[in-house]
Amino acid sequence: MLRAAVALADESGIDSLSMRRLAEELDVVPMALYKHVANKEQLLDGMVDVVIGEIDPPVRGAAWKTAVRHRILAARRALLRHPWASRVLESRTDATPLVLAYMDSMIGLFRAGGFSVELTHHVMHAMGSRLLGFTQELFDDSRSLDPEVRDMLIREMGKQFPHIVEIVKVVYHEADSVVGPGCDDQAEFEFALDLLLDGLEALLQREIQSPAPSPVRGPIHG
Amino acid sequence: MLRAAVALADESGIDSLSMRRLAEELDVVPMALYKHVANKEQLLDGMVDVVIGEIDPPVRGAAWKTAVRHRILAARRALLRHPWASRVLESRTDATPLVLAYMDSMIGLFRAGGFSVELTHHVMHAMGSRLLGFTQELFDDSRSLDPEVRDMLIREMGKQFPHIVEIVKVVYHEADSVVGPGCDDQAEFEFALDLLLDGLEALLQREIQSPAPSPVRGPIHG
DNA sequence: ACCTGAACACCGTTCAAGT
DNA sequence: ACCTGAACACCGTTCAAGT
Repeated sequence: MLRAAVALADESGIDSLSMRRLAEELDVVPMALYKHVANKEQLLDGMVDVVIGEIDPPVRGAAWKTAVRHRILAARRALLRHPWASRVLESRTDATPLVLAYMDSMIGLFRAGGFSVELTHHVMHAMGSRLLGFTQELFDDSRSLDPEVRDMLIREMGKQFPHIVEIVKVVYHEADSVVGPGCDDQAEFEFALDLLLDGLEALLQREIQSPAPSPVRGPIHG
Repeated sequence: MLRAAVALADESGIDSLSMRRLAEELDVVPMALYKHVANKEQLLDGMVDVVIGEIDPPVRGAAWKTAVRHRILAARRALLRHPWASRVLESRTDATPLVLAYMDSMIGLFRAGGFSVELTHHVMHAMGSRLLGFTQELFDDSRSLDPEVRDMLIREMGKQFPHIVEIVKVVYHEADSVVGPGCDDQAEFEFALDLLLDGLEALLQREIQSPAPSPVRGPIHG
């Protein structure tokens, strides 16, 4: 039944996943689903667990930075297989045991790398959903625009939003001649991930050199 | 009407905001709302614009880092006044002109600071929703737990999730004796923000010293 | 005791009937 | 032409009636 729900969401989108529609898919009366699941929230929790269960285990014997990086990219691969997963994950109010176990293992990687408990706590907040391989993008510029539409947009918006247009121009011009789509999401994700990991590495060095400073202040303004 | 919608969401939560309920609040028949708005999505767009409109303008004459930091914290203040705003923002598929204007002005701050168009593009992706003052937290540890419940959790989960428990122990122990709640969200946000801004500063230095390198690679793995 | 159809309390939105 | 009540096509979930 969880598999059917995941398959339905994969194929028809998460908006199509209603209890009634899922029941129909399983050739079952709607109320029959409530034998397996208390309510829809619990169904979504179960679906999240399916995705989390697909994340490759951490590589062993690697330095913390490599281990963290690989695990996060593994999580991202799992999430990308199920386009609805990040949205559903965001909507969860309580973590399932499986999600907690994933978090626990990620924390373990940092602790093993020498991060203090306090610093690791801040790190978990700073990484946020990136620990699971996704980020909140505010505007989706990854879809490749029809060149005609794009040129029209550039002409229309040039006066109002010159800086946006400047970026669109350059990024899409590159895209035309090099890769297909307008913007490489994976590269952008890794760019931000490495930026953060490098920052964390610097923090770790500082912590090792002068242990237990003010635990709540940031890297510079502390 | 937008003000009524914002007020209703502020007071009763975004889940209580239905077209029918809003109409009731305005002593109007439900269908009357469709004179002002084509559908509910457009209503939500309008509500987002109300919040964006509350963001203080950028400080003038400051260095890029200070200017960006202040503007983001201003956005955060606006968002915190409307607890539903971040969730609604996430759900928008197309940015409104006001959101585009905000983004354009943020891009402008980086460009004025000396960032190239390409680097600024990556920066916008790396910052993501943080540009508007919010982040996806995966588990909410900010609410202060009842000490009894907390101790029970620690005892129950200790075997399964030792690393999580270790953090909870330390963070909540500090919280008992120093501040009220278990975890200072604002401090965590600023920690991550400063971590990123410091990272961007380093990238900017590298770019200035050796201009126009591979535009898509990250700080270390390029 | 278990299963399930109908019903309840909602949605957003269409549409035709009324003015 | 404008307004609006009823209706449509859905929800998740309750509950009582059937076996």
